[in-house]
Amino acid sequence: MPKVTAEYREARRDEITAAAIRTFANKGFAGASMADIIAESGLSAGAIYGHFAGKHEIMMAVAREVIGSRVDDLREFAEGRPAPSPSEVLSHMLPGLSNDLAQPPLLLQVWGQAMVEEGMRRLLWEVFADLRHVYASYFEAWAREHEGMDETTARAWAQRLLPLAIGLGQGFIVQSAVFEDFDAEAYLASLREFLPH
Amino acid sequence: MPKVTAEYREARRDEITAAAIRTFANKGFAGASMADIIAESGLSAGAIYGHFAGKHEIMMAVAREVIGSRVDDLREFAEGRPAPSPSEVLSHMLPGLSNDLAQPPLLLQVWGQAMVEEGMRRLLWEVFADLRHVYASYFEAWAREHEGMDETTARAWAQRLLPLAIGLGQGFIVQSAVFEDFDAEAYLASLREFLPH
DNA sequence: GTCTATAATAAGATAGAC
DNA sequence: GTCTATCTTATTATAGAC
Repeated sequence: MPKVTAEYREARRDEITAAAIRTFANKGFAGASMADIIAESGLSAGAIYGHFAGKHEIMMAVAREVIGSRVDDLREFAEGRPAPSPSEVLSHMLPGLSNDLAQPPLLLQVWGQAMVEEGMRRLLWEVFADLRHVYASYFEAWAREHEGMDETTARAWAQRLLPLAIGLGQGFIVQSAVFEDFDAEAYLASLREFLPH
Repeated sequence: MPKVTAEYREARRDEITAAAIRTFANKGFAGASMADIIAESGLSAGAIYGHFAGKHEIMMAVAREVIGSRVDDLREFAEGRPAPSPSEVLSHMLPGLSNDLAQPPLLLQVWGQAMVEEGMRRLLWEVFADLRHVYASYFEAWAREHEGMDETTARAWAQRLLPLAIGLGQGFIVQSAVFEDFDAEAYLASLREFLPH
């Protein structure tokens, strides 16, 4: 029997995760110490370790929040509406990155960490697999509705466009994280000019 | 007066840097300890610290090697030849990433580190600024020679294409680092289909 | 310049009281 | 569940001999 409600535990976990996100954003996954996270959360070591087994588990929870949040949003996009064009899909997906939990600087850190940690790499695979499915189904629907392709042709066309569309999103993330003067609007305008629309 | 030749010192530095690259590729910037780098180099702590002030200086040397190597190569590309198309430029640039020092997994780590460390971010800015110049001059030349644009139009067109081209390269890097089954050939084929060529 | 041995510190995690 | 105090280990960097 749990001593406190499940809601309470979950709220505490979210609270700690949120503090960890702020800490990692400032100091990086490696540069942030447990003491930093503890201080940022306003709690104590004991409280933190009561909810997470250790730093690694906190990092995974943070990564899950950070990379997953936009995909869920995109899935709901254009429900019922006519199929959006590839450039419309990206124009919906990408600007949300700045507002959301999925801040580009944190995404870059997750990617870097995934190069070294198996568990984080697996997490990335899952999320990117979801993203590819969502993109592909939008592209396929648009190719059929607006370009009059038959199902087989549309599917193949979407599969050819898919890596580029994913890549353009990844490029947007890198550039908005790295370049101080990155012009998101100009990037999206170029997308509309050079991608099928 | 130096006790040994400058060539000797430089060779030792390169040797240490190469060992550090292998170590960081396996364990990550943060996960690799000085002891790891020392072991990988076959030298001793004293020898390493005789050539680098500390781990941070080694990281910067590694980052310089890793992110700079492809830009120099690209600059020499197509000297004298007729202007390559945007998709030809990328088709030359990107496959070299796998062979070169600029391994995608290390690039992702450098990007992540740059989110946290000012010096590495500055280094990235310099290299990306170079890359943008090289890309832009190729695109502009091609637009004039093959599309018959006048200078002003070609320059503006190249500037609009530039962020996407950079982004497609960054996407290639992310995907080849993250996806075990990434198909580089298919990515390049899609580039040729969807980009000006 | 390079080696071995070690000093100094920082960090993750736990123990026991409340 | 949460707090304070602390244990233990790992890590960077240096000292001094050769």
